Amino acid sequence: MAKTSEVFVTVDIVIFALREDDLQVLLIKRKYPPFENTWAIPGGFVQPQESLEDAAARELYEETGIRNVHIEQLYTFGQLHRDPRGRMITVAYFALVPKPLAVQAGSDTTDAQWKSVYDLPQTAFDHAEIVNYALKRLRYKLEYTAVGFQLLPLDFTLSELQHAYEIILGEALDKRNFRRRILQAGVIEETGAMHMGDGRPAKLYHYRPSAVAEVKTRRLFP
Amino acid sequence: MAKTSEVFVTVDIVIFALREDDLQVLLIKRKYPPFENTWAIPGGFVQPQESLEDAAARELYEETGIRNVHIEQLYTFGQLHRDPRGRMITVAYFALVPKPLAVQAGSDTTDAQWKSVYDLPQTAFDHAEIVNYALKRLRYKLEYTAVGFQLLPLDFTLSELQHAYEIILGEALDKRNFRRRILQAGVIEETGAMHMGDGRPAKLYHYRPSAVAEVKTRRLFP
DNA sequence: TCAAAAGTGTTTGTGGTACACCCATGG
DNA sequence: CCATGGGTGTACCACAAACACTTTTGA
Repeated sequence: MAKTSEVFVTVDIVIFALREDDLQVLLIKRKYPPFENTWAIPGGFVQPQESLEDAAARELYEETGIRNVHIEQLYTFGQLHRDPRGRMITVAYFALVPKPLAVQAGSDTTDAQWKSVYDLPQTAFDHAEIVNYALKRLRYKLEYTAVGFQLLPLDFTLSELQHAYEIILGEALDKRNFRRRILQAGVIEETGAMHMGDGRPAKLYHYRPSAVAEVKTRRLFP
Repeated sequence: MAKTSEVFVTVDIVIFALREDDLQVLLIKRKYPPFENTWAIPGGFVQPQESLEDAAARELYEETGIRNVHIEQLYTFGQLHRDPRGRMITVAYFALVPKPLAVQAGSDTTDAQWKSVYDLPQTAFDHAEIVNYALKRLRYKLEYTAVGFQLLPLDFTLSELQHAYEIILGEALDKRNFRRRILQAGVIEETGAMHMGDGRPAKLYHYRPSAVAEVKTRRLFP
């Protein structure tokens, strides 16, 4: 049988956050060829001594300083000529981060910015395909499982949560139905505290740690 | 940044078929270490000149002689010590084959047999985990999309299809409800021909090629 | 007292579930 | 005419969808 293969493995990570009433992804501008000066999603080679999940978490931490957020394997892309340097296979992950910190360029990059998923710039490799696939998956998951609050701070109001869903799904949702279904799903609970804002104060909610992450509910939003 | 990594990439493929009123997977018995003489799912190194999908299709063809069946990427497993020979990452696929041909041992194997997913033997590496993950995914897909007929011959009766679903889901289904929902989903249509059997002849159906493979229907069997 | 956002119930429609009998053929 | 599997309809229930007004606070 075949012995081995000059094949390299990277992880790339689509980092989602809600900013400016928009769903955005973190892109970095590449300093070196190939695709010098082109936007790309963060990623890098898998080191022999780290698991794929660890590699993804490390990339996320290196680019954003964020740890302990929702990370999930997306898909593995292995088309032949993805990368002019040789045979590259990338295991793509996506992450949902609640607090989009200010980001700064790393050593391999000349810039790092949050960009709207609805208006992506030109991107390196097949990264536009990867981001779009991640968006599709995020929407799908939002309908079936309750991951939306992973993009919000620990405590949030129902209006904020609904607003997040509307940005991601790209459609308006009915307030009463939204509240009923989210609460029936039983994945969040009141903190007891209130959020003071412009109008009437709002109850704050948080994720119920006891709830299973992948609640296989009925569709939340069919 | 890190340069590269002594990381090897394989594809492994979980091949499902319905045999003997049972859901079975094709396992091969390894001829060489590691895990000499242990059952494993077919797989091998990805060659530099083939895509991941091509590698999976090639492995399937080498082991079963079957082409042009439903193959789908499952998950990429990259734990550190999966393989004693070094750092191995495997991109797992699963395939649904309609006609389980007789299989025979290949050059690297001493045996090849269909084994029940409900009664797996001891397996090499993390292959039991991979098979169980594939089963979970197959069941999940069966509930939401209509892939069941990929395990049947081109033409089939509704009773045969229902029987397939029952074997995979592990529960009895109501005949009238099953028929109504499958037909409403609109993915199969009558061929016009009949199947002659022991009792009343049954209408034959086949897949409607025009139907999208991944029909995102309501759950077929919630 | 006004602006701004939070909060709350009911009606109607659709789809899921449960359930039992007649039909067409071969032997 | 009997055995075998194929084929069909309805009543009930639960959940989804549509829809508008009242409440609480700060300015």
